Amino acid sequence: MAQATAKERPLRGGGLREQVLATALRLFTQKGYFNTSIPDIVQESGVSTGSIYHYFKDKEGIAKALFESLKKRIEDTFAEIEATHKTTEEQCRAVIAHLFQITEDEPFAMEFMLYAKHKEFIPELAPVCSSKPFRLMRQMVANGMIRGEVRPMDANVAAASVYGPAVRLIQHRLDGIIEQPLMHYLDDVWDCTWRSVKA
Amino acid sequence: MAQATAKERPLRGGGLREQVLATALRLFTQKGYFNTSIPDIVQESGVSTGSIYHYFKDKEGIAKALFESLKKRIEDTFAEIEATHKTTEEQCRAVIAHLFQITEDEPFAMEFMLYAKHKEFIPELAPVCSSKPFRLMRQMVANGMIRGEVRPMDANVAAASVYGPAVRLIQHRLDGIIEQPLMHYLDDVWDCTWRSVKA
DNA sequence: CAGATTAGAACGAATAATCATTCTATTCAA
DNA sequence: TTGAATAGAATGATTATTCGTTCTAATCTG
Repeated sequence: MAQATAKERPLRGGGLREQVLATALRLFTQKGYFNTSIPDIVQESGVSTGSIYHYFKDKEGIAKALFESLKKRIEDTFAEIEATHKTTEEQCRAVIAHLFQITEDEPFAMEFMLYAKHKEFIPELAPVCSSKPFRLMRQMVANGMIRGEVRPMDANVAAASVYGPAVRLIQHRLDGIIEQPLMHYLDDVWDCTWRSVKA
Repeated sequence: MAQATAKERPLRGGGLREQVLATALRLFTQKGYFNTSIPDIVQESGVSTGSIYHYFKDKEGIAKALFESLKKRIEDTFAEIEATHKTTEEQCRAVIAHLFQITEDEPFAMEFMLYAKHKEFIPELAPVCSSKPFRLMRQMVANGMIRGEVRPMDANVAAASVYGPAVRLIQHRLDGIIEQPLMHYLDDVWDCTWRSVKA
């Protein structure tokens, strides 16, 4: 019963927390973390200073919450991709397709995850590249080598060859250098990529 | 006459300016631009506040000077590479070799050029990727396609395929994920890369 | 050549503005 | 009524920048 009401409770803290996160994500990527002041977030989100500090320990706490939530989403999707695709080729291609998708649907999220210099405002954080989703990506390639789908070579070179081109396209797309939606390039870039590493 | 003496004059402004630039480059990349205060630079460089503002308009001016000087060096080298290598394959490979070299010799410089979010502290700057050196890199690949060295394909995909893997390795090296000096991987990564785009 | 003159290099204490955070007061829901 | 949620004004620390001064060395002058 208590559970039921607790669940039902519209959580008067309504959307305020989410509101702040959404606004912060946008401002952090548009202007940068350090160029975004709490007053900025207050103004653009319509949430008061007091409320912000009610939901988050401090400014860094907002960034941490964003990072962790985005990381978790990607982690989960990658795990599912690994489970639902048999071959390394399919897995890696699906990962890239998914990254392309996020880039188009939520460019702020992608930019924040891939290109924000997190260390600068979340000191205790390890570099993104050594976070779980990225480790998973590299692991997929390594497994491909074990199975014989991928030519034998240094693991670093293999991972860079598989994901490097796609990541580069994502960056160019976020920078506005590329006009077309990324999906438009998926087949071509994957063709190139796979030629470079296939056994 | 007056000119002669003017030219001879040893420019009394000793090495202070260079001193500041070197210190700033290190601090900007180690701690980030916004986590580096002028007092920090004063302390670590041994140059006084007044002198810093004598040589640079403001904090942003230091960053601009760094950026322009590093950009120019890379530009010049790339132009020379283009002039001294005939085939696209040789040109692109030489560019990557040079980027690897800089990464090993001056990691701060490379990190500042490739990964600093310049827009955040030099607002009027276009994204690095659209700066001259990067345009030159893409041009080389495009020319390769015209000459028939590179398979016909979208120019964005071709450029990403050629430079993406190398850039990825550089990032991993700067992040400390890769132990070996980059030169160690040059042959392998170029082998992969060229397979992916050669005609 | 000795002494005066000057330009600009170097300095660092003082300033002024910004901004994260805290505090106090008010509202709302149960 | 009580405790959580919301609000926004007040605070205090940080920090980029300015300013007045001192120092140095090159140039001029007589």
